[in-house]
Amino acid sequence: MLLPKITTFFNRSLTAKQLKQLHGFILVQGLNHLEGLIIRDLITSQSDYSQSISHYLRLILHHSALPDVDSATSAMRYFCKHGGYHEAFDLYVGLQRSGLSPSTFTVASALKACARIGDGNGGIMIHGQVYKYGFCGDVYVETALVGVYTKLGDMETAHKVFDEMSERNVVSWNSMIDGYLRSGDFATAEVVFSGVPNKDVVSWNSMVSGYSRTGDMEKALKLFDEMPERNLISWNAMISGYIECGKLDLARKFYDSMLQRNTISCITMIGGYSKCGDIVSARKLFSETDRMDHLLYNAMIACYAKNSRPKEALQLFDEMLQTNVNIQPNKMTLATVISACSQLGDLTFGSWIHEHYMNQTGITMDDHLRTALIDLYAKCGSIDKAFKLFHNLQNKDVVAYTAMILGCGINGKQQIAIKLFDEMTESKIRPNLVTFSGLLTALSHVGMVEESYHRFNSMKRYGLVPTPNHFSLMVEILGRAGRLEEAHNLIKSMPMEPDAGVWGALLLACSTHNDVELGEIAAKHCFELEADSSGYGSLLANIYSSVGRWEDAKRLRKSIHEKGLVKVPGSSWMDHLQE
DNA sequence: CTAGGGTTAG
Repeated sequence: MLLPKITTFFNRSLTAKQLKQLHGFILVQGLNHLEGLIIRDLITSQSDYSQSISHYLRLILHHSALPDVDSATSAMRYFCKHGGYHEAFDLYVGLQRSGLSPSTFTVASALKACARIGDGNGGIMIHGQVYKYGFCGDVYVETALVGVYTKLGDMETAHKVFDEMSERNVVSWNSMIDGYLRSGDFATAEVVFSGVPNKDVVSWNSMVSGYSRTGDMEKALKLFDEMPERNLISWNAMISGYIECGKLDLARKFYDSMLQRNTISCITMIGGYSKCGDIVSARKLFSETDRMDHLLYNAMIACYAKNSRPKEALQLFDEMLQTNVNIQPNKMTLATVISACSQLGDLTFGSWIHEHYMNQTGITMDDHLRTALIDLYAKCGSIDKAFKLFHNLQNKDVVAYTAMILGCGINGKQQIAIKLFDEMTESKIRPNLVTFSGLLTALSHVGMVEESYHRFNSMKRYGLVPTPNHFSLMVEILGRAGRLEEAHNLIKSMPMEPDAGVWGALLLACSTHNDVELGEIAAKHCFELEADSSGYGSLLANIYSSVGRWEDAKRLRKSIHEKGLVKVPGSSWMDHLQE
């Protein structure tokens, strides 16, 4: 007779905490079949999305028998809404296993989850079940199916499903437009767009952002002006389009002329400033914002981290946790903060986040975070920890491999670095410019000149054009082996202007091999390219000393000293040398 | 219930 009493508690908008207590009680009483009601209430409760609810939902779903179909469907929709597409899909699979028949809502949610994950197999499987359950005539289900295929880029099948629909709504049309735009078929997208019976603001927005993504701002602007109705998304699409093609001032003009903005308008703008290194404007915008949230903090912290200002990044992270601010970080925050730690070589703080903070806050690990940690541990010498994390990756992508290759390189495991590189290319993951920087850095620590040449030359095969950084690594490798003339020739063969890094590498090599003639040439270029750095002068002075040219060394050191006191504009150190 | 915007790791 306990049962009716308990059920009266439900549907009364209990708080998450109260529901939690109720759940405990139910379990103690052995009334597990009521768990579904708890889930439903958790979902429909007025409380905002919070990590505790989501965490709690996961617990219920993983530890107990599945509830009824409607509750499971509600949970799936809840997960979809908050990005838990994998959970939603798992739930669907669980539903299937326990022999429960899904409703059209269930199937539509599951399809949405597949579309967002990009799970083609899952989508096709459910497509089959749509026929089995006789859901073919349902607009929502069929629209969701179109969504699966457009997101996969399979416009042929999408078109087929769309064609066979007995009834279409504006969402079905919009999905098709979006699909064509994403596959780069603007002509067909235009045709479909003009054929939509009742265009809504989404149809227009899809077109605008389709063009703005590719940087065709003329077309985007034309559509934007023609739109009968605009919303925040239309404006934000214009802002990000202008940022994409480097027109920060125009982006800002749009931003300023918005009557109301949201967080995304602001973080788009901050991201734009971040990309072009304008930390000051980014910070100004950030500080002027009145409604703070974790996205804004993430954007600003990322701006600092990306622009080599790890200290400021950590400071802002600290500010975010202060009780008067009290904004909860998420995975992205932590990934960025860990990257700042590894720039600073701060293993203590970084591993504290890994070992304690994540447990405290219930933030779970993902591959982005793992990769950031791999980089941190590897750069701080804990290569074993890095390896452990590397093996735990769900899927190893080019970024993870690059971090590991570089990590092996700086920890004296060059052979493993090469092995990892080959393993990566064999599994059809394409290396990029950063990967080669990592590999060449690894090789520069040992005298493997031929191996380095081989790898350097192989860049072409991947369609990669070496940057000055790659050349300077090669110069360093040749220089270490004492092949200075060869290094000099490589520099002369560069298709672009060598930078100070390249000449600096040669100068350093000359100083270890006491080569005056080439050293002077290298130093001359360094002075021209980076007149305010005194390090080059010291290197050349060392070369002079090593061959007994004490007078030259003395004169050079003196002028370095003077330069530290009085800055002479336009004066090259070579002028002093050639006196 | 379906569609549309931004941010994270080398």
